Amino acid sequence: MTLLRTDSLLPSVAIDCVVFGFHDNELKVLLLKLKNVDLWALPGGFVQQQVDLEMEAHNVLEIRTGLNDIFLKQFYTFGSIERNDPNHPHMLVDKKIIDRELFDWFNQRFISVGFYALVEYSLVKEPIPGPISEACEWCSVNDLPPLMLDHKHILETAYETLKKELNNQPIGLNLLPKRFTIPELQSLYETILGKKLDRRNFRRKIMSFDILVSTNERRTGVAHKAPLLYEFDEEKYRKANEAGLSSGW
Amino acid sequence: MTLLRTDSLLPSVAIDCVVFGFHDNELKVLLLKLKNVDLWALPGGFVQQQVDLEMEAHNVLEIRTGLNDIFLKQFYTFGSIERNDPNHPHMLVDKKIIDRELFDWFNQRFISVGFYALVEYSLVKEPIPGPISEACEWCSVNDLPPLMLDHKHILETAYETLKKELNNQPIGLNLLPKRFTIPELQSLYETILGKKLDRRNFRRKIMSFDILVSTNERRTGVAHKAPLLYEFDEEKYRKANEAGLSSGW
DNA sequence: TATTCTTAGTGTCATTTTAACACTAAGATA
DNA sequence: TATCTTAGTGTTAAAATGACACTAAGAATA
Repeated sequence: MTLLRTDSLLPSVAIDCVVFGFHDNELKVLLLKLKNVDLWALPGGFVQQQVDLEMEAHNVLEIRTGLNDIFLKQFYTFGSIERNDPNHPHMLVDKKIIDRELFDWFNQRFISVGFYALVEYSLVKEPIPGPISEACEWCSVNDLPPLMLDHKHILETAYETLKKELNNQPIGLNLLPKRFTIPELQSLYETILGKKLDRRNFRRKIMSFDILVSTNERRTGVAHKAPLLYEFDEEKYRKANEAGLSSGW
Repeated sequence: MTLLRTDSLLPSVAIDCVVFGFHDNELKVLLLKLKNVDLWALPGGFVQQQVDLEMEAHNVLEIRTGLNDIFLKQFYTFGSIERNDPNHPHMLVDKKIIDRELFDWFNQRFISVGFYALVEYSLVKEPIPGPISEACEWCSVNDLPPLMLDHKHILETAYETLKKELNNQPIGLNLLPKRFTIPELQSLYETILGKKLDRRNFRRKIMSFDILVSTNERRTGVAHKAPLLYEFDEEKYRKANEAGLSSGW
């Protein structure tokens, strides 16, 4: 059972992380399955009195994914009254998800600062369940299990933010492996935007930003012409994002 | 002196509001001058246990400007450790800005949820100073007085957000009076973006969005050709903002 | 009353960007 | 060797953009 030193925590403040990954042409999110109930949750946590908000979000991710140096961005703070279901902490105790001693801590009103993270799917070997959860899995954003409290709302807000920031954040860089093909990059864009793009126009546009560097190797083992592998020129990508890439995809 | 019922407040959580107005071709912000020191602050406050975060931000604004139904948007939550200067609460007591009894409340670590607001300058008759401040004034964002704690950083972050959201938020609608001329709207855009725009191209572009309705009246009393007054078609403006107006100004 | 000053308002044209679309290339498999 | 599938390239018409010059109409002033 968790050892939560609640006296060193900042009251009223929680963190929730929406961790995105890209796999099999699907956008996935990392979710925790609570013990003893059919209910899932976003990875999250609380804030130590002495620790930066951003730093705590990084800590959550490191614990769940084993990765540090993850791309992470705050997107919204959820502070409505209704998000605090008075039955929720009782349920947590009844189902033995948390210790009874923690009831008072969980019975507070919390506002939650939402972060979204972008991780390279393949680098997360095995997501790590925590003390309150029995599983930690990648779920498709289009096929979500039942989520606790307002976590569905938080997740959807994160997804909307992701769509909006596609031209201003290094989303390709952080979701794809170091080397990737242009069709793979296009597929990522199509998945996030939820629509098909013209292959030829996509290639022309993405190339015009001058952010890709061709390796001279190809993705082999595919049953058709082997596509070239590219990498991002990280410095140019960063600059292009500041200015904003395309306006309309 | 303030009657702050601190026992009904949510600990650790504060609100700061960056209230923008447009006047004399300048972008202005509403600032409070603290008593007895040459230090200014953003209007802000705390969160009642029973009240939504957003609602509290609206309350702050109503108290300072006398206006309700103000456009308000959350933009970032400031949660770094360094923002809590341990000397600050002492200063507040020493300078008799707050009662000594409030020391403990102000001596907490706070995270602060930042909101920006857009108000029509002329509707704010006389900004209303609060219990801790002796004045409440519009200041040009380009000529700011010394600000307490990290309020300068908060203000700059709000301003950056405003620039970014110019094509996705009803910024003209909320900063200008109901009726305005196209050159006035252009001036607002130029001020926010910090650069000059071509008159003819601006007019063509803004008209192409089909969000302006011509009244058949003109702004008279100007020492040149009297420009036509327009209003926003609020419904069309809202829809156009969802899709995003221009990409590049 | 005529002239001047200043900004409003309209139009054009060359260039760039976008969208729609058709063909050839190359690797794997049958 | 033929076939299947996706990679990769080029063209063209339409739309959007940027640069620019002229006329219109109020107020001030000579």
